[in-house]
Amino acid sequence: MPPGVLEKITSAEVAKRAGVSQSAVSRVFTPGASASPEMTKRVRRAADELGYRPNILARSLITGRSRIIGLVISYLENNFYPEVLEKLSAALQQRGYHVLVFMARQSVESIDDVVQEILDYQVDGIVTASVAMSSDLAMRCQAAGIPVVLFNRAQDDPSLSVVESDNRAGGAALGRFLLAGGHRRIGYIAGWEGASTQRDREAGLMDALEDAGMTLHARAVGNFRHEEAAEATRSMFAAAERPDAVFVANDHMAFAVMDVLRFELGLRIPDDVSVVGFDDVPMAAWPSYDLTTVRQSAEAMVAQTVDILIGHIEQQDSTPRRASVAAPLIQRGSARVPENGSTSQ
Amino acid sequence: MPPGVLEKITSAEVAKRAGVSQSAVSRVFTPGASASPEMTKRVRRAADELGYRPNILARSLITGRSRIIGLVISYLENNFYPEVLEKLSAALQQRGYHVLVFMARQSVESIDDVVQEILDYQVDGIVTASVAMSSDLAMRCQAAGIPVVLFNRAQDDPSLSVVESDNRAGGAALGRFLLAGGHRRIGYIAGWEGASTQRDREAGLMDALEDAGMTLHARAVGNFRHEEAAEATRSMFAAAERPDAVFVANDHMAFAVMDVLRFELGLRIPDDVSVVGFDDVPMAAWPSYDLTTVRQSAEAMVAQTVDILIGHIEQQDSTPRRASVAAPLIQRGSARVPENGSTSQ
DNA sequence: GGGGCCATTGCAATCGTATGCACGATTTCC
DNA sequence: GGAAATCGTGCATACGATTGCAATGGCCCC
Repeated sequence: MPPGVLEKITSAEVAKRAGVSQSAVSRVFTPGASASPEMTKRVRRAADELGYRPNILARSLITGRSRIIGLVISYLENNFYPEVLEKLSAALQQRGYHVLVFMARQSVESIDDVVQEILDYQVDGIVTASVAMSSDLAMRCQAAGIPVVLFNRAQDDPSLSVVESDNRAGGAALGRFLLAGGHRRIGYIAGWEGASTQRDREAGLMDALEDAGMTLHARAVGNFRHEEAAEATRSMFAAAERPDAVFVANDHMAFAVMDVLRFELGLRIPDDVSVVGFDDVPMAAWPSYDLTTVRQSAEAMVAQTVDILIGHIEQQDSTPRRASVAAPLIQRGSARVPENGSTSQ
Repeated sequence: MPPGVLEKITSAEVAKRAGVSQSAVSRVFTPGASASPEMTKRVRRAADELGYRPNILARSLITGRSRIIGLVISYLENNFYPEVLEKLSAALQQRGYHVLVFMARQSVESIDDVVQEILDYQVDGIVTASVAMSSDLAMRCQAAGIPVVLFNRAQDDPSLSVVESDNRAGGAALGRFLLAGGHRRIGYIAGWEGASTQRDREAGLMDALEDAGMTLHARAVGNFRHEEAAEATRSMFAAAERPDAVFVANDHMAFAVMDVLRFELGLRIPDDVSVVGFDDVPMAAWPSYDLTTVRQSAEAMVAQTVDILIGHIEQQDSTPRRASVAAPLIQRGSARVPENGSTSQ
């Protein structure tokens, strides 16, 4: 370690001090290049004395790889995404990549702008989480050789890789669980209608209802937002015939729903009304909510995402892949349980 | 927009198509450089036709500015930090910077490794949130001309800029509030002992107790973690004489404390025991917790951080600055209120 | 003992952009 | 109307690294 400053030390200065060529320094710091043990030792010593570290930008310029992954994300208020960010960042760091984060508003054109900015950084790959980009732009990324993985948002474009959980099966499992519990008036609080997660979870519920020859009792939109979900609950329960169960499109909204039911309407959960969510964020296990839900494993989804992305980058294999991780029912106390205690999962 | 691909288009190719020199293209895309309207028009058209966008890495290499800010962060499970990340990222994007995120484990040596990696990316500045780096390394950053701002962690080193909230005053306000509410056996659940926030909040509480001629009734350590806070609560309430109020070092732990008190010990809040937290994360306002706390404004802290950081970068002014934002008491329902309804803030 | 092979190293070109300098054209000012 | 100031543009170089190519030397093998 250098006693003084670490001003801009270049490989040329290290080379001079070690009495070798600048190329030699580069080779010592380039994995896979050939350098004798003697050479390596001298260079390393000189580098340590000066506090030299390779300039990644310069390296990227010539290798064409920046080892930066762009992550477009929004909606951090839902605890699921901080968890994703943390795990994704950690997993990529372990593989020698780093994450450049871009926050986005929900509109498609704003996302497109953001992706353009990302491309300016010559990222090696892009992950979009909880947002939708235009297919046009996505294809341009692919064409530019920059792999894109859509996290938790399916899109029609079949040329894009997607990682999601099995939202439809999870929704159906929750639906069957509620039906088995004897509920007959099931209300649904929807997420943002533009999201595939919203669409698929609702479709799963409808599958279950249809199989049982039943229909949805009520529906309101919460747009995946806490306050809007509360509002949706109020209007849903203002009707003459109240639901006996509420299926909420994600946990984040479910907490708002439960709070309104308990503290504004004075209802008991699950005695008066059952509530189920989706995601199994950590809070769902806290006793204040004790929420029956479906687990969306951030861990598993991130692992898939990293595998697919790195595969695209390092094997240059650009054939799109789709991964769907299992979404098991997590039974807790917010929904009345079936008599026999089990469900027909 | 280009009909075809956007493979690697360089300024030279744009120059050829526009029939001008490469320098001219560069000037058109460099704010503040001189180019005639005529020239600008031709270059812009050629650039649009080819889908050209400047390569930021190449630009950074020559200008020495990457417009990347490194953010070292951990502890995203506390909702305060996702909020900070979101606001910080947005504020910096607006100023033309982007955030490169590095997740860190809590140990100092791991932080130092992470900061080294950050430096390799030639970042223009570094923000560390909820972590502590070695003073040695911090000074090396400064020496290298890379400004560092410590977010929510004061450090002894006076040469570093710091943004925090007034933890001590906030702690004292909470302490006075509890005392005014008639509590006489106040327990304290501490955060991680290495954190200045922990230290200062506790010191504030002690100030208030001392002024009243009282002492702390009990103390346990929760390390800012949910599960450990729950455990700390159990041991604190296993003692013969139970506290009549619990001051918890942050909201995130306070939720765990409240859950244990209510669901494991069957206590009513605030009738049997009062609970206060610190941070005022969104959940604190949810009726399930309705937590009396002190607000740490992510908004205000981020604004300060950005101002200081950009100041250091763009004005080259490296004299350290310290900002402390106000931390007002937010009175809700988790703590018994003083008879007269107000407190001696 | 000589020829061939391999490992090691230096030279020089290259990545894509910014910018100092020189120069020509145009404007300004008295 | 002429000198000076201003503006716009191209040429060439620099930023800090990687890497193809060629030259060197050592070693092995027959």
